[in-house]
Amino acid sequence: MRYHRIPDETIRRLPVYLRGLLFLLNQEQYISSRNLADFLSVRDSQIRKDFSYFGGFGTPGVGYDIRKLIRQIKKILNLSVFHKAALVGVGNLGSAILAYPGFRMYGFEIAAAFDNNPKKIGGKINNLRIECVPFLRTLRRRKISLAIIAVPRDAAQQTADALVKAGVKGILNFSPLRITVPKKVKVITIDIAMELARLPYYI
Amino acid sequence: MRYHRIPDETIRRLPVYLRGLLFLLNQEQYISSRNLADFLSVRDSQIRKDFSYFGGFGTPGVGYDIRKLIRQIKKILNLSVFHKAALVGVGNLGSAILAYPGFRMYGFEIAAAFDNNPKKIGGKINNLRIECVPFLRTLRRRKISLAIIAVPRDAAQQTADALVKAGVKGILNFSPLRITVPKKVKVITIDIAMELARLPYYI
DNA sequence: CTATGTGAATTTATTCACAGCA
DNA sequence: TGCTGTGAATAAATTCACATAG
Repeated sequence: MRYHRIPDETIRRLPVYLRGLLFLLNQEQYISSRNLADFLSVRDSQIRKDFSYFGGFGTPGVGYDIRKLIRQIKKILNLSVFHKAALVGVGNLGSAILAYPGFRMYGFEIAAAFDNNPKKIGGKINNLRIECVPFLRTLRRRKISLAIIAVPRDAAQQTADALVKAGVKGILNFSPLRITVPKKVKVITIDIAMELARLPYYI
Repeated sequence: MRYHRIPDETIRRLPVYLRGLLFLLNQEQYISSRNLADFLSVRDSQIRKDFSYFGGFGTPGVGYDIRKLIRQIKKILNLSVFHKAALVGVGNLGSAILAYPGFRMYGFEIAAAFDNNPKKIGGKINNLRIECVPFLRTLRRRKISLAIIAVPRDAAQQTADALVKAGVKGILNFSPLRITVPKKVKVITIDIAMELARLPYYI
């Protein structure tokens, strides 16, 4: 394999492949790009091309060793070490996130939860003690470098600022607002209403 | 303007523009592609190109009339009529969605909520009576053609089947699972853990 | 003089098609 | 034979650059 810049689109697809492979695990040992493609409703050539950027995952004539492939993708995505994430905002959405079993699958652990509602602080959800927002500053010491923002819109930017100050390197933002951070910090925003807004166009 | 197939990417961006414009509304009457681009951190040429597919939104030397532009984008996205949506699954995530104020902004109304937990059925959240799942069949009669799936993973596919049967044309799916529907039905899936899974790569 | 709208140029991503390995 | 890995071909999206309108 020669050098190639890895397309962003490829990175976006790797978690999709990973999810599918985790699902197919324990069914077969090997899978061909064709079969995986059919399962995920994508093109087989796309899958081979994506993997080719990282080189030599498969065996010609046989296919890809599923377990090995999962390990490789996790390594590329930097998911082979467990990641600790902090949740800020334990409202309905935050509670849903805490209860969501899907994170473990990708190697995440929600290791801290914050809220500024005095009634909630000190309480426990899912064995996690809810801390007050000023304690965000302890994140660096606790080696928590990812965070999920699930606070009301008006508090989103100041929350982001506090997170950046606490050394957080990646943020999953659920507020319907562009948040501004230094560019060394990666933000992924999910604006639920905005996604819904695309639907009527297609129907 | 001559005929062009409209890129999917353009459609994906229109709600982003709309969100920004709604934010800027009441500040100025006009905005140039340059200023809007700076505000949204995109390229001005991108904005002009996107709008050009629909033709003649702006005034050379002046810019775009914000109110008019909002109206045009809503019309393209088919958001100028109010849309009713049904929510299936009133757990933490479902409750968060019900409480979320962002939907109104784009012209959505969550007009029905369903759950299969007998303790919840009949109860009210946000002035909305929670109905039992078999009542999904009433959606067609009630002219509800969009739905949000916020049920546990194992119930997602059967929920989707029931929705399709009830005449739903668009689905926003929060379960971490590929759901299969006839291709006249548009599905947008948001898998929260999968989005988070992209973050460690960048940090 | 400013800012749009749009062909043309460029960049990026996808798909094809096949040589070569197991 | 079956399937990978990858250059080459194609398609799609973005950006440039400028003629033109207000």
